[in-house]
Amino acid sequence: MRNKASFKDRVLVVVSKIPKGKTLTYKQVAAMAGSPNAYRAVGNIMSKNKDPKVPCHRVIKTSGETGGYSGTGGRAGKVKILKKEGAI
DNA sequence: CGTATGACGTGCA
DNA sequence: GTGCACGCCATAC
Repeated sequence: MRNKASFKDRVLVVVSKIPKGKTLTYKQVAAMAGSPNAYRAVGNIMSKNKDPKVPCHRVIKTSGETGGYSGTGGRAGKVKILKKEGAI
């Protein structure tokens, strides 16, 4: 189905498909979205992400760091969640 | 349409 | 091991 889903929507879908206890890197998500070099846009979209159904906290940097997070506790809260999920 | 912004990545000193 | 600078793409205004 050729939805008009833009890169933004596509990324949101990919991230929402991440299973619990699993983490993907911005580059991985961008690659799954169709643009392996758009990891920049991925982070940008996440920050603007208005879909609470998208576990953006499961998206981390390629370095293995948590990166950023616009949620409760910021990066600290993100790590806390990942630990709870078992991703760490 | 053009500009500015951003939760990144990589290389080099 | 740390810090700085550049480059990349897409979105929003």
